[in-house]
Amino acid sequence: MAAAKAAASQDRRRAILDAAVRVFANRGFHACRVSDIADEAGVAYGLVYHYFGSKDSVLDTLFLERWDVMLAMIAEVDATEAPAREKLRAIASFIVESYRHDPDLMKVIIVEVTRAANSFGQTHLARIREAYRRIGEIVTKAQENGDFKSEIDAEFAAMAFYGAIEQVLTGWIFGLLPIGDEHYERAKWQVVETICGGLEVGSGRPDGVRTDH
Amino acid sequence: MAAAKAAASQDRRRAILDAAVRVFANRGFHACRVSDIADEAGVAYGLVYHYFGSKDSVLDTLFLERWDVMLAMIAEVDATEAPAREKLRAIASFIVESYRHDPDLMKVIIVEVTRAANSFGQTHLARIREAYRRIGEIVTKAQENGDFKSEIDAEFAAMAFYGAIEQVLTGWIFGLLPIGDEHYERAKWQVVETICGGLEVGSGRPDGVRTDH
Amino acid sequence: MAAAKAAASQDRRRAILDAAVRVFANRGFHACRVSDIADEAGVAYGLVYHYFGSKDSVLDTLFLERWDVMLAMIAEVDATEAPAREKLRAIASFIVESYRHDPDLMKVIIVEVTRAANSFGQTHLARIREAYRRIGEIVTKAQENGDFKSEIDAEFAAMAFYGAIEQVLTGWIFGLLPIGDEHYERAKWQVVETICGGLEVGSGRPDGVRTDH
Amino acid sequence: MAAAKAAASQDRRRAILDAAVRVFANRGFHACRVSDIADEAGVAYGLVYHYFGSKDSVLDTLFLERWDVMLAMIAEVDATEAPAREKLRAIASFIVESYRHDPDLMKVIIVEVTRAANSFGQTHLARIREAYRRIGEIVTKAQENGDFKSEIDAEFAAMAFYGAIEQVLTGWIFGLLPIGDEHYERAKWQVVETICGGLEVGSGRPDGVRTDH
DNA sequence: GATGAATGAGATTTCATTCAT
DNA sequence: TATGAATGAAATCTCATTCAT
Repeated sequence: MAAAKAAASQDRRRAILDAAVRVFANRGFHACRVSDIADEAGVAYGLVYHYFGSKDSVLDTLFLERWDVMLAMIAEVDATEAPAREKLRAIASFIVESYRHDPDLMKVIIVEVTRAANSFGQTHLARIREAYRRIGEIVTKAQENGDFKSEIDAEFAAMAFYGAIEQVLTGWIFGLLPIGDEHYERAKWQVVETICGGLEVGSGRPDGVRTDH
Repeated sequence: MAAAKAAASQDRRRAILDAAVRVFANRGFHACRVSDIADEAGVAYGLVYHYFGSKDSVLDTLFLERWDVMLAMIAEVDATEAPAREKLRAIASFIVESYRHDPDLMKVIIVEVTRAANSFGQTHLARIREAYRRIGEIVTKAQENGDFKSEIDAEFAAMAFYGAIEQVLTGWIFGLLPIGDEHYERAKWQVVETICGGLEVGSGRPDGVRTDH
Repeated sequence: MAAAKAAASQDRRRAILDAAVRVFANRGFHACRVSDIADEAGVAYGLVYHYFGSKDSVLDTLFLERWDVMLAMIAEVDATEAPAREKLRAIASFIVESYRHDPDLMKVIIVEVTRAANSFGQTHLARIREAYRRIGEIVTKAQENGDFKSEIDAEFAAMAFYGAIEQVLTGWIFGLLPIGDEHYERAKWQVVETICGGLEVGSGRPDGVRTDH
Repeated sequence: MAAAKAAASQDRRRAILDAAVRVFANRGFHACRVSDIADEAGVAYGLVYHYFGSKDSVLDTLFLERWDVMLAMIAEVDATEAPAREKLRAIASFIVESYRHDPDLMKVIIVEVTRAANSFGQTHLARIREAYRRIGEIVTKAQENGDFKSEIDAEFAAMAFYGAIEQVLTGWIFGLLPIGDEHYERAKWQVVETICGGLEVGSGRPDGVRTDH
């Protein structure tokens, strides 16, 4: 009885979160009203406030749910003995799969959180940075064992890697890059090929001459 | 007389735009009010509406002013006979210099426009895409003349390249990457080394075997 | 069995009332929520609606419980043959003792009911007036038997008497007058001395001349 | 021009305050909406927020405007050489005249502020206390020069005096005491006669025996 | 050109009350 | 009796925009 009740309650909560993803993705966080979320979820206005203290809190929840899964995945990948290229491929793959599985959610996270320097991005800065930091560590280890060249700062490499992926997702979101399973698969490979190719020993200008001055 | 008057008028208009950059950067477009812009500019806030039709229009103006300069720069670069690596280096250099020169403006463009899939990003989609398209063309030409390998889609490469730069700027904006002239110079070189390194013929896994399945 | 059950039920009801006194006193009737009462009482907040029809009804109950005790006391006092000064002393004493015994409850009654001209004060006007009327009667009788001078309207005297006491309680509530048993005792005497002193024959300006015109 | 504009602006502000008095008095502060004030004043909703930051601020303004006039009056009265009875008569007279002149305003102050221990009363506690303190000083001086007996604490006397008046006003507000110029005049005299009579040397029980134990 | 008072639609949020279990 | 999830009307407050001067 009580268990069934609690389950039903969680269903409602979940329904609100799922509805929020859709309306945030379709209209944007600022442009949509709490009533839009409620309507989309098929629940009364106040129930959103029953489960979440505020509109902000709904987005916070969505972000943290997903981001924490990603952090766990990165940590797990990093703990293996695989080569850096494999680790980064796993991360790129995870993010692309996340998009394939729920493009609206990833759109919301990218558009409303990770780049929102004055609002949610700031709120979740520590969590966001954690992802970059772990990717940077993968690069550092690869530099230490000689797989990656040391001329590129590891933290820079981490940003470039993550930025490249996020921009590809942005391309899909904006309709600037072709979508579909085939393209998603190809993207996983291309991002690793593009970035790791540039990071690995042996790439770059044969003479190693810097040309920026 | 009349000329002086017109010049004074333009000064006011400019003062409003400059003030808008500061308040948009500091508080975010949504979080600031038109009166904040006016206060920052030291004018009555009706004047904002005299020069610009709306709050949106102020941001539109800021974005277009800068983006068009960048498009012109890319077109100019593309028209030269320099190798792709040099062209991309020039573009990366221009964007980094833009940030060095006016970090607030670049922050506003990145945070409020290029990723705002439901508002300004959508409005200016054609202009934004134009930049990616031109970068993609540089890659295509390099693939045609054998400098870049053809396995990577040119449009994908363009997104990865631009995304890497934008993410580095995001790192500076969020305080996640060290700032300063030295770092800006180094970033220009690193982004080219990282991305072009991966795009150029000869990089990547020697056997060319895809490892994603 | 049934009796024990009924007693437990009454305990719950009582617990809600007692909790309501505390939260009404601490935060004010309007500022507190029904759930605050329930939390304070340690019950689910649907139970408040089981025992009382509404939030208003809880306050109504608290007021009436206490006010009716006071009315009974006044009636009893008035039925005696004691001199007016003694009767009024008994009333003042009762009110002060009520405060000493449960300052929160008296705070609620004074702050939320007796001066609330547009809400509870209006609802309970007849009950409130009854107290003033009875005090007025005590004065009238004293005037008839020559103890009190007739120049002061009895109904006016009743208001002044009650108002003086209520203001002293207000002083304690606001922390404007020193509290403690000693002060409570002293207040009983002082209020009678002050008001009765002015009402009794022989006080006032020797010449009896009114000086207000 | 500018002066006329400023004057018109002040008129609007005044109209809002006057309207607020009427709606606060008729429906109570909590029960009325900001739109009620705006409607009553014949202005747009937002103008209330243009002149006053919040609904609370409107009431604050009303209270302070009037209370500060009273404080100034009390200070002025206290500075004279008149006997205490005359000083207190002046104060009582001022308060009664305030009620005669604008009963709604006095109703609002008494009902919504001076007894609101958890909201406005607390906010304005220092200002409210200042009035009691000054009245207490008048009593103290009278005790020092032998006009008033010293057995009654001056601060107690101040509360009793003010409470008696406020209760009389409450009587008018609730319709419990007869209203009209004649009654107002009579009240001024009666309150002084009642309270001062009890405070003056020579009143009280001939034997001076306390009867409270 | 310049000002800022005035407008009012619309947003978030609160919370008394209901009701199925 | 007892629970607390669910409801939704209603309140405050914001702020882009207009417009008379």
